[in-house]
Order: sequence, then structure tokens, then C-alpha cells
Amino acid sequence: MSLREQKKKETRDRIFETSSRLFKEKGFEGTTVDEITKEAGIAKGTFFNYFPTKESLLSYFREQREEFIINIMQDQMAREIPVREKIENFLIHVAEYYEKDRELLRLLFFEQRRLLMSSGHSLSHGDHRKKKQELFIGMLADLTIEGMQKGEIKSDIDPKLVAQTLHAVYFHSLMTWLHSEDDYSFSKDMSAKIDIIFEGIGV
Amino acid sequence: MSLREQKKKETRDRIFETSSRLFKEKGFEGTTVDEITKEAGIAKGTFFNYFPTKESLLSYFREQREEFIINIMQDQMAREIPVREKIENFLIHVAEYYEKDRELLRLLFFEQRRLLMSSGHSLSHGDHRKKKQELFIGMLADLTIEGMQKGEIKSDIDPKLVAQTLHAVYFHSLMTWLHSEDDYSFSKDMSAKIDIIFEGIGV
Amino acid sequence: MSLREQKKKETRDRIFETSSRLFKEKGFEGTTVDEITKEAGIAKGTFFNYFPTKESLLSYFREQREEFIINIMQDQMAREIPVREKIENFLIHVAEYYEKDRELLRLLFFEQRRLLMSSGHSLSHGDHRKKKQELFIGMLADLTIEGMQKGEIKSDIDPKLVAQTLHAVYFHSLMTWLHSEDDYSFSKDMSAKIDIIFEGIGV
Amino acid sequence: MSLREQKKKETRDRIFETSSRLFKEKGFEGTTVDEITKEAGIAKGTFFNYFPTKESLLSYFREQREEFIINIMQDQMAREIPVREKIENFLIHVAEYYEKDRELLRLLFFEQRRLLMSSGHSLSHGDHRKKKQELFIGMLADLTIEGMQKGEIKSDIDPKLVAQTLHAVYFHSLMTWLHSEDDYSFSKDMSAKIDIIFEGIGV
DNA sequence: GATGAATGAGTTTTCATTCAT
DNA sequence: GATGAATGAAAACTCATTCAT
Repeated sequence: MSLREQKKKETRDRIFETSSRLFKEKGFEGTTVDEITKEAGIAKGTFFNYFPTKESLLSYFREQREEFIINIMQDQMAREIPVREKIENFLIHVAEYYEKDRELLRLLFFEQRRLLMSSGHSLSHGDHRKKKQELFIGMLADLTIEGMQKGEIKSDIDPKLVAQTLHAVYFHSLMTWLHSEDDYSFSKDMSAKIDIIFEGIGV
Repeated sequence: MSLREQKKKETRDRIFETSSRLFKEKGFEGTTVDEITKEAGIAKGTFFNYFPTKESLLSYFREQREEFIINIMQDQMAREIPVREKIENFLIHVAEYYEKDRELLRLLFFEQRRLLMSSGHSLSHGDHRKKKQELFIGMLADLTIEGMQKGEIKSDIDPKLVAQTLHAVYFHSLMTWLHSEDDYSFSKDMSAKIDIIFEGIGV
Repeated sequence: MSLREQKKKETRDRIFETSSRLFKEKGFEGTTVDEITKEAGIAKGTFFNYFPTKESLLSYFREQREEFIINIMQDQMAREIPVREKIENFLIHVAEYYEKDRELLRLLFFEQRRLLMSSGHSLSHGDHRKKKQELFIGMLADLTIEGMQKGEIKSDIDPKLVAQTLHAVYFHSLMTWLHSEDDYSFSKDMSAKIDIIFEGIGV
Repeated sequence: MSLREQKKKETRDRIFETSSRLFKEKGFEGTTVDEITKEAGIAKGTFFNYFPTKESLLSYFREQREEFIINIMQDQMAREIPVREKIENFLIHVAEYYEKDRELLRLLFFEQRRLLMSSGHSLSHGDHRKKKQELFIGMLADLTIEGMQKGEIKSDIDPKLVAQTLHAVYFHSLMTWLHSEDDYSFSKDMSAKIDIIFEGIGV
């Protein structure tokens, strides 16, 4: 039924949003299923009708985030602008997306490994992370190749190495920002560093 | 005296090594004090005679690691070679040190934030991380300035930005390697990327 | 609903009664939650569904006792008999109530201070004890004033001092009885002493 | 040896005084043997050379206190003054002695029962308490009889009942003072109440 | 007689998950 | 499909006491 489906979605969303909020406030292990259900206004058992385990919430978070990022990537790739701008735009848009939710991102980033470690999922986790990072770097590599073809980037370097270096700068800015308590803009911080990659520091 | 001291050191070391091993195998939370003591062949209480809490083991790990790194830094800075080599040597030596113990490093890196989060040490933790990173980047900045003075590095860039970008590449390589299950050399991976920083990718 | 509620009450009561019994037999600290649940035929976790901590049982005991005493007080005050009888009746009824459960009373009396000391509640504890004793003495003072107005008690003494002296005798009998292992009647013991207060011992 | 004996006594005293202080500050169970020995500047094992168990310290405290009280009693009984003054003096002197060390007294009073309960000494403890209280009341009874013979106290009452009532007032004042956090004089509080006993409250 | 490292039983509390209603 | 009472494994940490040196 449409009505029934409607209600189910509502409940699922309420669980999800309540969890998000509580996880941000108190961390994953610091939040109990009991709290989640109480704040979401449902019975404890109901939680397990929607998510088989507490951990499964994290997978759900991750999926949503990745879907979002891939969309951003594809949007940028389709545009008709210089490659350097594409790259910068892409990285900056991802950064801006992250800026909206630093706490949850911290959680996902730092919690994931430990959680998956203890459940013996290490294989699928490694696979997953690698796949995700490869996707990210792969797209940067594609842009790099595009840049080489258009004469915007030196063509005597391995494009993958370039992509990795760009990712390094993005990733470093991200990590520094996640670890910091200061309230500065992650996306702006990253921009200046990308310039160095393009210009080089050697004389 | 000497005999007692001897035995004490032995016990402490046995606890430390057993912990290291078990943490690598099963993670910090996945390892119980009970297991550690059983494997170390001591009584449970004895553990707490040496380390006031289970967590205090992590501090001990960290201290040891940091001490080691600072020594490496200083050694490199004193040498009489081109700055680019100094930078590369320094980063590569740190990388080589890390290569010896990937699992434990993973643990320390990913576990730290959550642990300190829950103990309310967030301030001192932030302070600590920042101090450590600032030290690392500070030394890279010093080398950069030295390079500018010797005409080995472009002098129209902010040395701190350069240092951060170098650190980004080092850090990215480290993180990628920590996340990866593959058995490749972190130090070699990093080298090529540092070249890109020196040469730039723009035409 | 009714069935569930029923069962819940039964469980709560079973925990409470088992605790009472074990506390009387072995003291508060001498009784473990494990024992309580085992004897009550429930799982250990279930205990904490009903009482948040082991200590909270003591509060529960205390509340029940105080409620009971206040009722006794009010009953006696409303009667139309000589004040001396009211006072004696009131104290005797309280005494009789206590006689039913000497062991638990001992526990509550001697355990309380130490427990609250360690939980840092000293303020609220002092407040609580004082309030309770003031209530008790306050009612005795009211009766004394009533007796003065009716010409049954000398009116040149401070009623509060009288009330305190009466309370002293009640309290002394109670404490002596609590400390004693003999099986005598606390209420009767007290009666004779109250007479002395009324008659005086000077010639 | 005199020197050896000297040192032994010193160590015993240091343990005793350190214990006193710590017990006052943190309670009996809140103080560990480790703390005591550390503050006393001796090794942990040494403690057990002087006191067979931690609990045995309490017995030692109690013995010292009782010895002191008995001396006070006997001093007062020998004087040539009205009986009423003797009684008041005696009680007031005991009160003054207690005033010097409220915290430790609290400890001894509230801790004793529980501790002895758990060690199965209940018999000897009951015996002991009774003996002590009987001694106290017995001396008050002796003074009462003396008063009756000298025509200072009504002779148609049971002297033991009189003694108990006096003890009640003393004891009540003591208990109220022990439970209170206020800094008033226990001995003065008691005086006024003894007057009521001598005068009576009936018209 | 002093030392202090080793012992290990003992305790409270937490919480994800299950399942009868 | 919702409920929430029951479950019980799990885990860190304490501390009086012992005993080899």
C-alpha cells in the first residue's frame, strides 16, 4: 500500500536522522540503540525491523554519502571548461559537501576501520575502500589525461601519479580539517595547494 | 636489586610485546586485558601494576614512536646535501620506520581520536596532534626556506604552503598504505610523488 | 497490558523481597547483585532494568519507610486524647512498626552515611536526614505546645527542647535496640523512659 | 633492645596516625593499605608486620578510645561535689573528648557494625558493645543511687531507668551531632537537656 | 625486620539482540 | 508490524594479602 510504504519510509527516515544526530553528538559507541529508539519515538524492537544490526546504520550512511559524491563528480566532468578548473571545481565541490557535516564524517572515517575489523569483514572493507579510492583517483586520472590531450598538463608524467598527487593534497586537507577543532574552510585551504601542484616548486 | 629490576623490566616488556601482538591481530578493543595477561603468563592484577589502564598502553606506544621520529628528523637536518635530498631522505626514513609495523600504526592512527573523545581529553588531544603535525610541517618549512636561500626552491611561494603540500603527499601515501592490504613499499610510492611537487604538472 | 504490568510488578517485587532478605542476612555490601538475581530467578541484566544501580535499592527502602512513618504521625495527631497519650502512642506506633524489621532498619541506619559519603551526595544526605529529623521533632514540638495550651505540660520550658528530649529517649531506645541482639520489645522499653521525662527525677 | 623497641613503636605509631588521618578524610573502605604505607613511608608488607589485617586497625582505635573514656569516668566519680554536677561533668567531659575528633568517631560508629558483620564476629561484637554500654550506664546508675542516698534524686524510681534516660539524652545529642554537618558544641547542647531530666516536664 | 612484585577472586554495570505477546 | 521485558556475555579494574628476596 502507498500509505503503508509511506509510513515505513517515515519510520526508517526518523531512525536514520535520529541516529545521525546522536552519533554526531556522542559517537557511535557512545550512542545506544535504546536512546535512538526513545528519541525516535519507537519501540526498541522496531529498530531491528528496519536495520538488522546497529552497525548496519553505518553502511547506510556510507552508501548515501558515496552516491552523493559520484553525482558531483559526474556533473563536473561533463562541463566545458579548462581541465584545471574542472579538477579544482570537482575537489572544491566535494569539500563543500563535506563541510556541511564535519562531525559525521569524522565518525565515519575513524570508526569504520575498527568496526569492520571486529566483524571480520576486513576483506570486503579493504575491497570497498580500494574501490572507492580508485574511483576517485580514476576520475582525476581521466581528467589529467584529458588535460594532457588538450595540452594543459605536461604529458611526460604518469597520469595516475598526477592523480594520486592531487588526491594527496585533497586528502591531506581533508584529514587536517577533520582532526582540527578550528573553524576554517576546508575547500579554500585546498585550493592554494592545488596551485602548487600545477606550478611546481622547483626553480 | 639488579635481579628484581631485571625481572620487572622483563615483565613490562612481556606485557608490552604481547599487547602489541594482540592489538595488531585483533585491534585494541578486540583485545581484552584478560587475554594479554594469559598470553603473557602473568596474573590479571599484574597488568595493572605496570599500566594503570588498558588505554595507557596506547600512550606508551605513541611516546615511543614520536621519540623515534624526532631523532630521524634531526639526523637528516644536520647533513650536508642538497635540500631536495634532505627532504626526500627525511620523509623516506620516516616511511621506512613505519613500514616495520603497519598494523600497530593503523591502530594508533584510527583508534586515537575515538579513545580520547570518550575520555574528554579532546583539548589536550587536539593540542597534541596539532603540536605534532606542526613540528613535522615546521621542519619541512625550515628545509624549504633553506632551499630557497640556496636557490634550490622557487622563492616566490609561501614556504609553509610548500611544507604543507609536501606533508600532504607524505601523509596521503601513508594513509593509502595504511588502508591498503597490499604489500607494497610506502617509501618508494612517496618518492615519485615528491618529484611531481618539485617539477609541477603544468606545462 | 494488564498481564504484562502484572508480571512486571511481580518481578519488581521479587527483586525487592529477595534483596531485603539477603541484605538482612549478609548486609548490603556482603550481598552481590549476582546473588540477588540468581535467588530471584532472573537474569542479571533484568535487575538493572528495574533498579538503575544496586544502591538505588536502598533509596527505595528508605522511601517506603518514611512514607509509612508520616502516615502514623498524622493518624495520631488527629485523635482526641490527652497529649501525653498522643505522644506515647505516636512513638510507640513507630516503634512497633520498626519492630517488624529490625535487620533491615539496622542496615539502612548504619549503611546510609558511608554510602552517601562515597557518592559525594553528602549535601543532599545531610539535608535529607536533617529534614527528616526536623519533621519528627517538629511534630513532637507541636504536640508539646498543644499540651502546654491544655495545661498538661509545664509552659515555662522551650517546647523545642522538650521535643528534642523526647526524641532523645525514643532515639536512644531505638539505637540500643538496634545494637542489641536480645529479643526484647523496643516499644515497651521506651514507654517507661517517657514517663521519667514527664515526671522528672529531681526531688 | 631499647633502640629496636623504640623504632618499632615509632613505626606502629606512624601507621596508626597516618591511618587515622586518611580514614577521616576518605573513610575506611575508601582508604587503601597502599596509601597508608606510602604516606607512612614504609613498604606495603611492613604494614602487615604490625597489623595482621586492615580491619585490625579499627579494633586498635576502639581500644584506645575506651581506655580514655574509662579514665574520665573514674576521675569524675572520685570528686566531692553534688551528684547532679558529677553526672553533668562526666557527660560533658566525654562530650568534650569526642568533640576533638568528630570524623573518626563517625567512622568508628557507622563502620563498625558492617565490618564485624562481614567477618562473622557478630557475637563478640554484640558482647562488646553491650559490655561497653552497660559499663557506661552502670556508672550513671551508681551515681544515681549515690544521689538517692544523699537525697538529691527521687528514690521511688528504678535507678537503672534513670541512668538509661540520662544515657539516652547523652546518646541522642551525640548521634545528632555526628550526623550533623553544623559546627556547634555537642557538650553544650547536651547540658540543657539533662536539666529537663532533672526537672521533668509535667506540671 | 623490610620490601614490593605478584596474585586472582570478586564486583558492578552495559547493551545489542531476541522473542513472546 | 510494533512492543519492551528479558537476556547474559563481556569487560575493566581493585586491593587485601602473601612470600621470595
